Amino acid sequence: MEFNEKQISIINTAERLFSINGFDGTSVRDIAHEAGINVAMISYYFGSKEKLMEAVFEQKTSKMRLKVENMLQEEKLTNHEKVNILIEDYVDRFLSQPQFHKVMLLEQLSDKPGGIAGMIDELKKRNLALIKKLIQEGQKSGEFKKNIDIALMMATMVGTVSQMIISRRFYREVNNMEHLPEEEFTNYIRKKLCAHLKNLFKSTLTNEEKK
Amino acid sequence: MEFNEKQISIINTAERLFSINGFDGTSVRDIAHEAGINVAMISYYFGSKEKLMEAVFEQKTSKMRLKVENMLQEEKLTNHEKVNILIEDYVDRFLSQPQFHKVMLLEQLSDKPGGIAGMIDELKKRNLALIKKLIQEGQKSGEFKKNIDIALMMATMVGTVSQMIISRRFYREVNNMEHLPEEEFTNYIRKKLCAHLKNLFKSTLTNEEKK
DNA sequence: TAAATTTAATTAAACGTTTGTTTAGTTTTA
DNA sequence: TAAAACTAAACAAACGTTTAATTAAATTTA
Repeated sequence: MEFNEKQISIINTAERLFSINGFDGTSVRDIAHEAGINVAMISYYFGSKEKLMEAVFEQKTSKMRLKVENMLQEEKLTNHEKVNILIEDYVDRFLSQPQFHKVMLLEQLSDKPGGIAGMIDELKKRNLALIKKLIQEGQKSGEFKKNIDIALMMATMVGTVSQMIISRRFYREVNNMEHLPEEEFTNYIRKKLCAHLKNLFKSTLTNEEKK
Repeated sequence: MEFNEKQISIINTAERLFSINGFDGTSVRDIAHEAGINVAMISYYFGSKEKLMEAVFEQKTSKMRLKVENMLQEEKLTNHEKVNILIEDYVDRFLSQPQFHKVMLLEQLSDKPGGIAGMIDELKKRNLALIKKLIQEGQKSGEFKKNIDIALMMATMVGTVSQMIISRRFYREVNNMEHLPEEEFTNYIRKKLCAHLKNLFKSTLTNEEKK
């Protein structure tokens, strides 16, 4: 789907407001006002508020697909390195687009199966399949141990990052980092999160040294 | 705060609908209808929809406070055992009240600081303080290693469980467990989650064997 | 190229619903 | 018989969407 300049402006505004106030908590009048357009333009361009939401999802996910798939086929990297790159990619992506992440969480929470929730499930399935293949190759080569619940590990990765975005302010406060500029703090938790997740994955995927 | 039978019935209905449709997505008429009462009773008993939400939170959190605090003071247990019990408690609590967990997530996502979000932050702070003390004692006794980011570990625990509740259906599907009764499946992920989190905490908290 | 015509973009206003809350009156309980 | 519990109806405000009219852009015709 291709969107013109004005449509993209609407999509971006909608994304921001949805992430702050939720889908039901955001009115089309709010969106129109902040985007500087007439309310009717939303129906005109997207058909409905619901369809606008789908356009937001479409716009934000379509870009990030190919990148990962190419990386996984890179032959120079060990499977372990690929896992680490995946972690870095994931953390990066969602720290730079926390608003969209929130919208996705909100949509998953209100699990009326139709619409966005289904699109998210498909996205997850594709990602799960890619990672599954990666892990299995690592198991063949002896890098990773057997009996790994990949979906459970994904839940840990996704969940930890989500929780960090949700409780960002809380984390900032308990670490006495209110003085840091927003950007520096983002960088700080990016590093923290990456290191933390890499450690978790390492100890879960590889055989522990015999004690 | 004490609630009579009818009020509790309203609170429980509200909790369920809020967790499915969100705060804004649930109308007081929906709640009244499903609870079998007149719309006006909600204002009559709680004052407003917002206050009803606070009552839901109050009702659900007030019970679960003392239990943990008593356990932590038990002297027969090692700090490591206490950590494991905390994990089991947490997983148990939220698998048996997934609806309320969803309501809390929804409230945290719409981070208008007033109201529920503030109450949740306080709850988190109290929990963090308790765990911090526990970890520090484990560090003194040599059970745990130094330089542990406790808030980050909490994010992993809370996040993993959240993610599991959010994507319960997805997890069920990719593991081909659609045939299992709901209750058995809950039991299955309870065990899985506990074992998983215990492993994660063990390898994060304790010194790894020298490789 | 200039005028005419068609298509697309944009607007203010109105539509019918639904929202949370209040009122004024009735029934039940103490 | 006074207080509490409960009801149906009404309230103004906000909701998503549609309509009908107007302006801007693109295309066709002369």
